[in-house]
Amino acid sequence: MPNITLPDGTVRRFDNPISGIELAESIGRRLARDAVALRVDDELRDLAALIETDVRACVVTRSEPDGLDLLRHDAAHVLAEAVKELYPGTQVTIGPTIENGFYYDFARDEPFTPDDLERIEERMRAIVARDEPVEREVWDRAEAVEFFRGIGEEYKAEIVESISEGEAITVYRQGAFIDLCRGPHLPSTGRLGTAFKLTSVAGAYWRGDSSNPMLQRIYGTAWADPKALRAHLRRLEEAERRDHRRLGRQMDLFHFQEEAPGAVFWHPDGWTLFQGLIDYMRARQDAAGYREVNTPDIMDRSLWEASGHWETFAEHMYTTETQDERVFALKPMNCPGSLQVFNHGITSYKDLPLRLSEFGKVHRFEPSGALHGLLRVRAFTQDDAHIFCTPEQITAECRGVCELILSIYRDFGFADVHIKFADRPERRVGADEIWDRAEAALLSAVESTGLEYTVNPGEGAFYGPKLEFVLRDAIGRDWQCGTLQVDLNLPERLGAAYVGEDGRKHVPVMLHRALFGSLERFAGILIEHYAGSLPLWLAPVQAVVATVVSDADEHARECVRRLEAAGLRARADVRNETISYKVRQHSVSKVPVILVAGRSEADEGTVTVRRLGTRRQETLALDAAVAALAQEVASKAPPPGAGLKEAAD
RNA sequence: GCCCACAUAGCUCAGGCGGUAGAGCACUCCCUUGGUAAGGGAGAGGUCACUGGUUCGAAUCCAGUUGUGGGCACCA
Repeated sequence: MPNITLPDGTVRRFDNPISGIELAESIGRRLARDAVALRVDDELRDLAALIETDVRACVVTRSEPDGLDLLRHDAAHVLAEAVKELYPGTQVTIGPTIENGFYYDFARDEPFTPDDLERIEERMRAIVARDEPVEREVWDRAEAVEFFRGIGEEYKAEIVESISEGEAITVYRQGAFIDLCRGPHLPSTGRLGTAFKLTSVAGAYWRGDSSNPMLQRIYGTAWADPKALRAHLRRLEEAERRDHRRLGRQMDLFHFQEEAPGAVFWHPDGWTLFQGLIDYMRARQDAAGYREVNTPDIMDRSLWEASGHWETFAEHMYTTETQDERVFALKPMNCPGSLQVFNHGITSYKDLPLRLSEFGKVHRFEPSGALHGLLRVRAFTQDDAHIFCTPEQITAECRGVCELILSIYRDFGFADVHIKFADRPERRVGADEIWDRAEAALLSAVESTGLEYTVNPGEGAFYGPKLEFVLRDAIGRDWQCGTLQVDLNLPERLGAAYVGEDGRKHVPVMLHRALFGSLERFAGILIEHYAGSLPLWLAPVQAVVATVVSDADEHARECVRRLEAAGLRARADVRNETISYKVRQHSVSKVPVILVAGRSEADEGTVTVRRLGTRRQETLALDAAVAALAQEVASKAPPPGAGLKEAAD
């Protein structure tokens, strides 16, 4: 005779055990229609499951996060059922939910084609229309293994075997399809609805390990209703419009070509942006007590052997052999170089902490499949720095880095930053006691900042634990940029020492840190974050002064001179083209300010201002306009309208 | 590196069941002096990614290579 306590505190009493569906119906028709599961004492259960005891219960609907996740999980099952019907020899493996959707991995010799995808999606819709009941069963594990082996599902049998003893083996049956699954699931396939779509096929390794066979993965997206699906597809289109590779072309910032895979050809405007980032970072680092150095791009192999890089990353290093038969490596990191600067001459403890920064261009032979525009390249520039300090100084220095990095991200419009703490990886150098100390020091540093962080086990660098700074862009994507690493290994390996208060030599602690991380990558992220409409202070061309007809050319040139005198990057456009055409062209290339200088402006010493993404015009005295823009640059203000709305193309 | 797809003018893309290619934009010239997202006309521009193979003939078919895209794996 269950008494069920609902979320609003009311208690309903039933004479007999009751299912989730019946409970939902007893509350309301609409709720029953949108119900996908039941939350019983904080645990999700099938709607079909019976409640027999007194519990707290809450009907989970399709539009709330847990319900949507369940919907996606069911979509994966319907996908698998469709594939089994259409391609009977295929083995099913796993089909989890992911952000915005789901996937299912299949083992099959023939890969799926885009045409197959259409057929499969059609069959999925048929399965939903059939509204097959989905039923949960608890099986004996040996029987389950035998069953899955018997029907040729080797992978499923392997999964069952890997489930820990004592855990129940549950399977769900829908139509002729039986899948191992923890659940919960919808009561029937019809409840999935129609708001799903298969999006792509891809290869993926069994259990995520590249030494295992490759499976065929089918990705899909699923939503509570068609409106949400459409909104998601629109967001994808928006992301495509923001793609930095496309905007890079439109804005004439950079290009890639076959002869230099993974290496950027920066065009003048792109290089202006790049240099702007460096100028900014240099100023911030100078103010924070860093000294800038520069070290060789090519150094002898022996140095990389000593540092441990050769052993760990040899196949990812560019090497070169010279006529004298010496083998050199193009630097994949700046730290060994920085250590040579530290080592040159004896350092006293009074000189610590010593913060050496370097805008170092590094080369890494990344796997071809990893390359991705500016975001993953083989040649890139780090805003690197190495802080040499005593063990006692670690915490204060780490705090300083955390504060600096967050302040810098704010200037670029990234307020949403989260921190990951990554500890010792399997493949590493140095004794465990040293790792214990390094991890403890870094952890206490991040704790002392009071910032939130999550732990990323086993993801540290081979020489030390690290913090990763992940920032979220305007459309919700996460990017790992900054990093801070505590290294108690490399200084010793490379013979670094300072003279302590006791007159003896000590090995310094080395902190590695990069704030942008890669300048190339950060530039790409910025372009996407702002959809190309960069804040005025960063825009490569800040203002174009356009004439209407040729009678005001001189005034336009005067405007440019005045803008330049105020430190702005400005150009005159006195071409024999219509003003409409000029406005369009400069808008497409995302120039933030278009100033029109015509006859009337020339007569009155004014200029008409038009901001990117708006149609509003404002005529101001030239002095006032220049002063306002200079002020905006100095304040590092975000673009009007936050620059996050896509300007019409 | 692995799976799948793709590669035609500077860009976006048509076309081509085997007979050496088109459009729009951009570019050059001419006309046009026009007030806020494309004024008009003409012209020039391509070994159809590369290398082999099949064929009388390959941009088209086949194989390989390179690059790119979407994933997976990797990311000091």
